Amino acid sequence: MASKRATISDVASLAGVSIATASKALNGRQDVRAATRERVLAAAAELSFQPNALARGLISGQTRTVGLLTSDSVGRFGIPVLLGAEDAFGAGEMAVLLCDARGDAIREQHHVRALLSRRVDGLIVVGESTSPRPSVSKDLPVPVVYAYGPSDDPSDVSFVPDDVGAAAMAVNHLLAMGRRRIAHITGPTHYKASRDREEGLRQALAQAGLPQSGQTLSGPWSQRWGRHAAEMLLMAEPEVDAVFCGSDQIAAGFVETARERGRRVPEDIAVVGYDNWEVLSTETRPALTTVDMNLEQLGRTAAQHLFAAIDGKATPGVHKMPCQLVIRDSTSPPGVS
Amino acid sequence: MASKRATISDVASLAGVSIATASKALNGRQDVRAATRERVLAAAAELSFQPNALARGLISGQTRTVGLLTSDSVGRFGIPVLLGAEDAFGAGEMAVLLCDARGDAIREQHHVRALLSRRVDGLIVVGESTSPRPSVSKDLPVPVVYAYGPSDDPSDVSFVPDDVGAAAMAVNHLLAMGRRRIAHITGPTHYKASRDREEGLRQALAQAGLPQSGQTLSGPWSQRWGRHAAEMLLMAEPEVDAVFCGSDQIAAGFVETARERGRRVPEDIAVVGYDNWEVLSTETRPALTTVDMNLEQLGRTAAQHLFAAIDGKATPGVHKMPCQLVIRDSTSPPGVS
DNA sequence: CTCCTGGACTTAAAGGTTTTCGGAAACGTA
DNA sequence: TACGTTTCCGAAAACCTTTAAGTCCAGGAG
Repeated sequence: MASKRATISDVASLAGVSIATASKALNGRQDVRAATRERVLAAAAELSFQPNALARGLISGQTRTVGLLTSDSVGRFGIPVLLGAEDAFGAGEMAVLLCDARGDAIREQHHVRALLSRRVDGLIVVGESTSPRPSVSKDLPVPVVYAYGPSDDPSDVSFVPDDVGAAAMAVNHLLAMGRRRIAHITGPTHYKASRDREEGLRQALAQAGLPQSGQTLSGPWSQRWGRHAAEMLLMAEPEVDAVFCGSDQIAAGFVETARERGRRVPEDIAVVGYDNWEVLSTETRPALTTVDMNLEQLGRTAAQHLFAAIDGKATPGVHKMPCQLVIRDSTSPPGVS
Repeated sequence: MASKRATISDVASLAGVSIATASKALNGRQDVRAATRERVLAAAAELSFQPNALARGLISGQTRTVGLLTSDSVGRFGIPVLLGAEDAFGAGEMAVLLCDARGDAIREQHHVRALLSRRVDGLIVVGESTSPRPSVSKDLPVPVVYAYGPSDDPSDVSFVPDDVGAAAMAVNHLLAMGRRRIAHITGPTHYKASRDREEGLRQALAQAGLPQSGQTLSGPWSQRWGRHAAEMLLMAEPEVDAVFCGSDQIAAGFVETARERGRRVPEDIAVVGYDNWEVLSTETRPALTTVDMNLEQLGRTAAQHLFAAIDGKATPGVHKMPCQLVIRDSTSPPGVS
C-alpha cells in the first residue's frame, strides 16, 4: 500500500505555487501561465495525484454518481438493463452504485436512504417484470427513472418494452410467411407481459380478419410448460400451422415436443419465441425466430434520460421502447428449408 | 424535489443546541443529557435529516464503499458472485460501486483510477473465467480481492471454485453408481476450467484404477457441441455407460442426442453436467445431476475477506472454494428409474 | 469557604477541494 | 512620474461533519 495519498497541497508545494493556482492548473482554467501549468502538471504526475472526489462533491453538490436499484435479485431481465445503463454512465465520468432490494419494500426504502445519504445525483429503478410497481418514494431530492418495470405513478419517468407492438409484429411476420392458423402459448395471466403479448396477437389477428387457433394457453414461463402445452395443442388443434410463444423457454419446449410428435418445424408448424435468450433461441433445432426487447438499449436510454432529468429536463410518462424481431429458421416460409 | 437538504446545523439550531452536541446526540455518544438527545432526534426527524456521507468520509477517511470490477460484461458467472458480494456488504452499511471493464485493460485502469479517486475502501475483481488474469495494479492504496478468476500474482488474495475437486467428486459419484466406462466431453482446452475438470476426472479414475472411455472431446461450451460430441462418442465408444460433461450446455446437448439415438438416460448412460445453470439443468429430460460452484457463496466469502483485509488482516494466496454436487435424475443407479 | 470533580455543552480545527476576490507585478500611455 | 490595464497568482471562505479541547456550573469534600 502506498504510504499516503497526495493532496493538492502536496502538489502545490512541490510545484512551488499556491493551492489555488494548482487547482486552476489541474482543472484547465484560465489565469495560469503555460509554464506554471506545466510545472503543476508535472508535480501532480510525479505524486500520482488523484483529486479527492469526496471533497469535490462536497463543494459542488454533484457526486457524478447514480444509484441503480433492482427490486428482484437482478434477474434475467435486470442484467441487460443494468449493463446498458452502466454503459451510458461509464461513457462519461459517472459511477453506478448498485443496490439489490431482494423484492423487499422495507429494504428498498433503506437503500434509497443510504443512496441519498451518499448524495447520488439520480436513481434508476429496474423492475423484475413489466408489471407496474409502486413509485419508489414521493418528493425525493433527486430525479428517478424506472426501467423495464414502470412506476404506477404516471408523473414518474418510465421506460418499458413495447410488448403489444412486438407481439403484433411477430404475428404479422407469421402472417407474411403465409400462416393462417396461429395459436398462442404464454406465461401466467397475472404477468402484464402475458396480457400485453396476447393483446398484440389479438390486434394483429383482428386486423387480418383471422381467428386465433384455439384458446390461449397460460402456464409457467418454463420449457416444461412449453412441452406440456404442445401436447395439449397438437391434440386439440391438429391443423395449427404456427405458434406464437410468450417466451423462448416455452418455445424451446414446444419445438422439442413437436419434433417428437413428428411435426416438422418450420415446414409444418412455424414457431416464434420471445426474449431472444440466446442460450435457448440459438440452440434449439431449428434456431428460433424471436422477439428481442433490446434491453441494453432500453437501459442506455433510461440512463440518458436520467442525465436529462438531472439537468432539469424531465420527460414524465411511460415510454414504450421498440422491440426487434430476430428472424431465424423456425419461421421460414413453407416449402423452403 | 425537496427544497434544500437539511444539514446538521439546521438540526442543531432547531433543537437549540450547538452543532457538536447535535452530532453527539445523533451518533449516540456520551456527554449528552437524555432530554437534549430527545430534542435533537426530534428535530432531525422533523427535517428528515440525512447525514452527508461525503463530509463524513472526508473526515474519517472511510467511505464504506467498495468497488466491484468485472472484466467481462458481467457474464453468467459474474452475476452470482456480484450478488453474493452485494449481499455480504449490504448486510452492514457498505455500498457497491459497479464497473465493467468490457475486457479492456485500458478501461480497467481507468475505472481503477476513478474508484480510487472516489476513495473506495477496497476492490473486488471478478474474472470472466477461472483462468488467471493479470494483477489489477501494484501498490494500490486499498486492498484487492479476486473472485472466480484469480490473479496471476500469488501474493494477491483470490477465491476460485475448486474445479479439480468438484470434477473428482462428480466422477466418484458416477463410480459409486456402478458406472465403469466413463467418457468426458468438455470445453476448449485453453480454458483453465476445461483442464482442471479433466484433471479431476483423471485423478478419480486413477484412484479407482480405471481407464477413461475414449479420448476427452474438446469443443465450444455449447449445446450444439454437446450434440455433435454425442454423435462422435456413441459411434466410437458404443459401450460407454457414463459421461461427465464440462458444462450443462454440453450435457443438455448430449442428453438430447443420446435420447434420439435410442440410449436411455440414466439407464444406459448416466450424465453429469457442470454449472447448475437451472434453465438447462432442471429442464432437460431427465433433470441433470450437475456441479454447483456455489458462486454466491464464493462472492460472499470474497467480500468478507475484503472486510478482513480492510481491517488489516489479509490472507494472501489462491483459495479454492468447495463445490457441491446436485444429484438429480440423470445419474440414478442402473435398474432404478 | 475553597478546591476539586465531573457532567453538559460549546468552540474551533481538521479533512481536501473549488472559487471569489483582492493584490502585485509588468507594461504601456500621457 | 503618475496612472490605468492586463496578467498571473495567493488568501480565505465555503461545503458538512467529527472530535479534541475548552468553558461553565453545580455539587461534594476538605
